[in-house]
Amino acid sequence: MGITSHDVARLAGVSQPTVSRALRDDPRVSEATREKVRRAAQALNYVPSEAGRTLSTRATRRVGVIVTDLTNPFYPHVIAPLHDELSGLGYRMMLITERSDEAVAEEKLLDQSMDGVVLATATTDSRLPAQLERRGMPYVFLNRDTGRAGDFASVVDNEGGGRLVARELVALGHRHVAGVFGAANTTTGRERELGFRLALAEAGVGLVEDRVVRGAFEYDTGYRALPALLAADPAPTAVFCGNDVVAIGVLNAALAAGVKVPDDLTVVGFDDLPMAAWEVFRLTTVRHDLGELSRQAARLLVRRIAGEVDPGGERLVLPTEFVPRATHARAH
Amino acid sequence: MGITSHDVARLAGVSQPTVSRALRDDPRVSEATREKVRRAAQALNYVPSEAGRTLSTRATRRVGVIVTDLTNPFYPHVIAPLHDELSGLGYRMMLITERSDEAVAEEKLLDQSMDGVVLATATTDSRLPAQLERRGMPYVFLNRDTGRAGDFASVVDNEGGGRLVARELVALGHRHVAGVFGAANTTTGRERELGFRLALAEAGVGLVEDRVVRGAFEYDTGYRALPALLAADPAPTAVFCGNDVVAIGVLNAALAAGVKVPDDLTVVGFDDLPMAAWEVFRLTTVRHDLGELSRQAARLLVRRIAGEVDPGGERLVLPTEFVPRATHARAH
DNA sequence: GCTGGTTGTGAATACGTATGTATGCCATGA
DNA sequence: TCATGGCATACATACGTATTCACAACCAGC
Repeated sequence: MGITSHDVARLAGVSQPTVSRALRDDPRVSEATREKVRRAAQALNYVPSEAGRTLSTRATRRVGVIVTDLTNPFYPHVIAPLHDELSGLGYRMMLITERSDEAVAEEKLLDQSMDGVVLATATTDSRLPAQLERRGMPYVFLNRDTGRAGDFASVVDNEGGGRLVARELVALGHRHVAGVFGAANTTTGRERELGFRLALAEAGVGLVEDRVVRGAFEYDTGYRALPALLAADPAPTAVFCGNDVVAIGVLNAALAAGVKVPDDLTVVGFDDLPMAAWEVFRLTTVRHDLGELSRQAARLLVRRIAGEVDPGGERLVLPTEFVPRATHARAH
Repeated sequence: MGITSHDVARLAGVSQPTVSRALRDDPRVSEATREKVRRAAQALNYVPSEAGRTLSTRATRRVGVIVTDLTNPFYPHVIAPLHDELSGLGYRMMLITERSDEAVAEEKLLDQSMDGVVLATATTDSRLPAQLERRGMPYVFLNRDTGRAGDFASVVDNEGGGRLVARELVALGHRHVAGVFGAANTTTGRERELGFRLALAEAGVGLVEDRVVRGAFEYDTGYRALPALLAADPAPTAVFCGNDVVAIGVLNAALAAGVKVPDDLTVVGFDDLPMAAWEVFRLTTVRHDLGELSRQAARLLVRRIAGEVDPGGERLVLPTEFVPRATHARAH
């Protein structure tokens, strides 16, 4: 069934090691032999077994990517550029969705079946990074990190983004603002909230707890949060959402509840997913380069695998930009 | 760095094969020895190297999944259940996005680095299945297939779904209908169009070429198609879209163009993605069980890998159901 | 005390590639 | 003519696991 380098060697009249070297363009093999080997390999339709190669080189050229819920529209926009960048760097992608099942994930990660891991779902209380560290498995954080020093991470200036939004809302005259923030055990959730709060406070605007909701970065979080926020007294005139997916949940809930956006309520998201620009949403949001965020993470991981990296950690931070569209307006 | 079964053997005072057997619950090893080995493995934090295992067993417990554009909202809803089902069956998922680059894909697929492949992007003119066949690599089609006999495929009753839509539109009095169908080299595109046309014809309703657009199953296809369709004379009162993503493109274009849905135009999709139910769309569409479609493909592939399968091919077809929401109305 | 069957374990080996080291060959220069 | 050195290739082996086969130890039965 399987053609091996031995078969090629026999046909080409050389030894197996020569086949190995010839096909990988080792300069020590002469041009004539190389050509002979190439032809034999071609004739037999030989493809080197990556299992053999892996065992011999102790490198799999494979990288694991851990996400939670793939059907969340955010992740595909991370996974796609990540896949392509890794592919360009000669690595393949194993997709792993980490449910509560951390034990299983660990088992899968620690069997040397990949050279490194991209963690796109880190929570500040996750034990996984420590496990990886102990086993010497290279990993980087993507989008979220643990917030601790020494991390290798590709992230966004979340705090800055939160500030941008607060300043815009204040400039528009909003004094009663609300937030549907991400989970408190994620850095993305915390930092966006922090930046938002700090800049509000600088302008003398408060953010009271009954106008704050926290939850997973999901559609439903936004959809279900709206009624609670509207029940606050006085009701908020603007709401900053933890990300675009949450904001889209809020927009849909607003439509269902007959709340006019932006006349009755200003809604602002974060991420600027392509979907945010759709005509039905025209969502005002905070942009960052999600593709670059991912590619950067891929390159950082590959550098870490190769060991060409600052042992004290590297944290690559992408800037944010306010994107005004049609879901914000002056306070009424 | 890496702990091997030899290390465990040494600590437990047994031979390496005994470790291998004990940890995999081979009945030939005594309970006492098994326990001793387990303890040693635990103490050393031993995890079997999957590279060694792969080389020895010639099975990788890995499956490749080929998609085109991950950022298309359709794919995550396939990949997520596929991942989970495969995971439950003891397989891991390698994600591969196949650009025009077929050669690269082949190379990656044929190096024995996975036990089987799920093809979610088959076109009727793809050479890949033949390549896989020649190398004896098990594969199944998911959602799309080649339309040839002997395939292993998990698909939807596309023709039936197309018929459902045609009958509903006819019943609503639509006589000038349009279609934004999928690409002609996909079975999903062809079969939905076919069913739609056949049932229209049975009702004596024609579908003229200037009210037909074909293109990739993407947002932009729908978004860009609308102006062309509206230019037809007489303009259509209803449009059937190749899938929900296309329909959502049409809905957004309608909003931009000031076309009222469903008063001016009925729009119908296909797939019933969660997004279709969003308040901003309330898309009338054709439902099938996308999760089951994927899980079924996973099980079929695993059976094919195990060889427990009808050599003449197996084609699992899921039924469709019309889902009336808010984007259809009587013809004016 | 021998045979024959079980049961549990170890020795040897296969899997396919890559690599460190040795070997053979040839040209060069004295 | 022979030593030297560079070049191309072969030999041996490592990588970590699973498996085949052989072999002990043990027991039952005669």
